[in-house]
Amino acid sequence: MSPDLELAADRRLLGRTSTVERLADILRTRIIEGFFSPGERLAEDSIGSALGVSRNTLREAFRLLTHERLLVHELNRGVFVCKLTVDDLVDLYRVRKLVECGAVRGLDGHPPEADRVAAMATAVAQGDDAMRASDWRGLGTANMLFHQGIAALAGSPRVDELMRGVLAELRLHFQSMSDPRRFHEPYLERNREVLSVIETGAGQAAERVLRMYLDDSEHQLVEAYRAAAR
Amino acid sequence: MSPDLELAADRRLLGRTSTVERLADILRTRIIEGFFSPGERLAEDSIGSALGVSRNTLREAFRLLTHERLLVHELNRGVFVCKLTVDDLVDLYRVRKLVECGAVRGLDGHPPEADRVAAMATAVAQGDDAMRASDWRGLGTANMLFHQGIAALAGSPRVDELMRGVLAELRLHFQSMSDPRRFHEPYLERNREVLSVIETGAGQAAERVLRMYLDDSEHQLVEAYRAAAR
DNA sequence: GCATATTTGTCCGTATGTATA
DNA sequence: CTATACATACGGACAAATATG
Repeated sequence: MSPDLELAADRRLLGRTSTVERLADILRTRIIEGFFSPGERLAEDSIGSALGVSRNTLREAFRLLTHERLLVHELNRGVFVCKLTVDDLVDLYRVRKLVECGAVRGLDGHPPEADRVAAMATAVAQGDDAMRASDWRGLGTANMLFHQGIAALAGSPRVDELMRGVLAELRLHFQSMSDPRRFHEPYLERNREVLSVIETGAGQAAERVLRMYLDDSEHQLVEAYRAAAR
Repeated sequence: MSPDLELAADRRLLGRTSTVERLADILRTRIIEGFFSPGERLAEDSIGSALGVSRNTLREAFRLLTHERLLVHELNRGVFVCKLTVDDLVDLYRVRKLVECGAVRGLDGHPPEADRVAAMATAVAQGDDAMRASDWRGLGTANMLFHQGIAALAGSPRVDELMRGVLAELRLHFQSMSDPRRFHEPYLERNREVLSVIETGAGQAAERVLRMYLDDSEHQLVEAYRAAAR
């Protein structure tokens, strides 16, 4: 199936709420799932006609995704799928440590709400299911969901949104990983460990465990990146 | 001077890089400085013709500002200047505490870089100048700059951007404050205090001072909001 | 509740400027 | 250097939704 035909298949999805939003949703999924490769240019004309939307509409969607850092916009050259550097990777983990560690640290004094912990438990279970089904993409999704749950402990809509963006960027990067299983699998057990500490409500302890977790994950990812670069 | 004429005065500024970006800059300033009031609707037609840009261009700028949370977009109704609720206010301070406290806390082990501390000192001095000149808007700007500097201690471009957005939202809220002097003035001395602790590189101590600072600031702002609401 | 006017959402055609083969 | 392709920006058009009387 040619790229254009596959894009055209998404066309039927266009017809409900706001065209720009739906368009952005479609493109976001396509980018995160690696249908478009990092660095690839998204031409207004071809994509617009393939999806059956005008350039004006498409450009508005591009602006949205650019602001989400999934696309980069170069003046008079167009938009390109974001190409993460090692610096980006390190920075994303800086943000994750700040946000996730800060969120669990805030548990001291404010014990976690039951439904938030339940959401994290669900994410762990979903990871187990994906593991059994050898669904590596699903395993990655469950992992993201788990960490989205950690950020949600802060109880802040703005932090939630920030975290969504950070994880989306990271996913963009995962997509270039050669062996998703080796990367995601070990974190299933560690998620369980983090969750159990969080359930006790001990913020400082949870922060220590989580920070080590994130350091390891970052290190592994940077190594994989370097290995893939050569 | 009528609003339209004053808007038209900005027209001469249009002529350098990308129209959409410059347009967004102009509108952002106008919003933050209170030229447009919270809740006010920004009509495509009137603003577009006043600034001499087409509707398509203006709509792209609107998208940008909507994503920055300065405008809210209601389908088929248009865009409105964001109206902050108390919940928003509290949430913004949640984010500030997470980011700013996390940033200074990270100083333990990683002493602050000299140029970052220098930037904060500059902001303090700028606040002194504004104070002497009775320039309350300038005082607010200096204060924002100081806290932008605190966030910058994290050394993360993404955190910097996040902080820019948070402070822009907050400014949008300040604009409805009746007595800016009473609000900003006491923080001049406290900024100095925070800076001196940061200079010692003691992260934990700096975090304690800063957290108290932010709690006070939040409390004062929430009170002012409630007082203005009746 | 209805009819009208206004405004947004979307698309198209086109002119101009910019980058690249 | 020229030619081509493309992004930028404009203005007009029309349907659909909303606001107004």
